Amino acid sequence: MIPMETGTTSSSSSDVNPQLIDPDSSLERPAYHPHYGVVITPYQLQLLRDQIASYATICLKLIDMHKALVNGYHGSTNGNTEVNHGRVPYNNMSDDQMSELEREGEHDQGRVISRKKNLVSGSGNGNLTKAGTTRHRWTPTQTQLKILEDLFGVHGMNNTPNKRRVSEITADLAKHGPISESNVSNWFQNRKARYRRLLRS
Amino acid sequence: MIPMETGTTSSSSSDVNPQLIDPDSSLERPAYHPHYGVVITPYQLQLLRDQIASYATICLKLIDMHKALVNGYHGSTNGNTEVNHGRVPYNNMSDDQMSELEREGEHDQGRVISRKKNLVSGSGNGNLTKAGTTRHRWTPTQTQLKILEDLFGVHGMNNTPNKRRVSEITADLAKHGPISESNVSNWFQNRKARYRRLLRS
DNA sequence: AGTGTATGAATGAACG
DNA sequence: CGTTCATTCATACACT
Repeated sequence: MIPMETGTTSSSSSDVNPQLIDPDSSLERPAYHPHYGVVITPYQLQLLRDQIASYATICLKLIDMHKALVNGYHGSTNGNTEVNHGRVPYNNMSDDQMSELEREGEHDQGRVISRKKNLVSGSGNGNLTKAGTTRHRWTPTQTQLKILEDLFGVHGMNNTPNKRRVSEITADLAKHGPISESNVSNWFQNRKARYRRLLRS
Repeated sequence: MIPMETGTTSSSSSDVNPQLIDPDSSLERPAYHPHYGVVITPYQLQLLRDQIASYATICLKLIDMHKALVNGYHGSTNGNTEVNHGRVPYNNMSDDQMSELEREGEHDQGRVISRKKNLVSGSGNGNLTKAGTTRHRWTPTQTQLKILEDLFGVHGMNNTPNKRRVSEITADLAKHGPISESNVSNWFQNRKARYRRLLRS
């Protein structure tokens, strides 16, 4: 699944791996190199980063959901009469979510007839111009997006890349599709702004 | 999984401290050891794990909040005639979380809310929106729509409600059905955009 | 029940 | 940086 685009990075990450959701176990016993400290494989590092990115995503979703809920039912007049629910405790929510997160859609949208419908399933193509249509707007490929999200996760929003860093990132991303520095800085800008907006009430 | 002792500090749930997710830029460029792969210091590894743990904690807190909210609210039993079809403005969130969090009666009368699909496409591609997400999109009730249209007519399109105004409007509309502030701002945004488009063409 | 349409939402980019 | 715009994506519904 995970239509990795020409694995520049860890190749093995291309399959949905239950391990992904539990990096701890795979890192339980990191090797120690006398000179360098902890040694982990790129794959393991990737797992850690993936998990962080996943959590970031979950958090955003949860926050959004929360706001919706709060706003949706705040002023609601008549009270009481709640609607049952004795629901399962969330003890293992994370497991489920993580595995879900890792699953990556192999959903192939059916019905495609009426529109151009560029879909994601096909490896991270999704970019400029689909058969002549002029696209004015940059769209990150899947790989690019993933990398960006990872960077955002690592940098966090308190560490917006500076100009030099943006150049580096752009150079990296350029390997995976057309992109410019302004695209990158815009992306970080937007990501940050929208992330903050969520946090803010 | 969530390798954290759960429960612990409940604290004021509503503040998700951005600091918690603070990143570690020192992991930007891990060193590569010819023999062992990525080499990071124990400190760096700890940072990664800390970040994951922080996220896990945040997620748990958020979920607790939800449980509290969901269990406390009363469905849209608003006696008000509203058609109130839709339910829940949980516009984006993973379906699993959804189904878990609110398995309350599906009493939709007018329409069917399609349930299920995928969810947050996570680390697989880091994409927040495309791929497998299922959105249950908000649909204004007739009353809400009327109110909105009236407001648009009054405000005109050169008078987009500001944030405070949006809050007020949302509060009003919430009396007539589930709604969130983002629904309102989106509505005005779209209304305006589409009106403009008409003028252009 | 397949398809077209209206419209809620996501997002890259631009603005102040 | 926070907001706003323009465009696109995705889907609830209607229509046949």
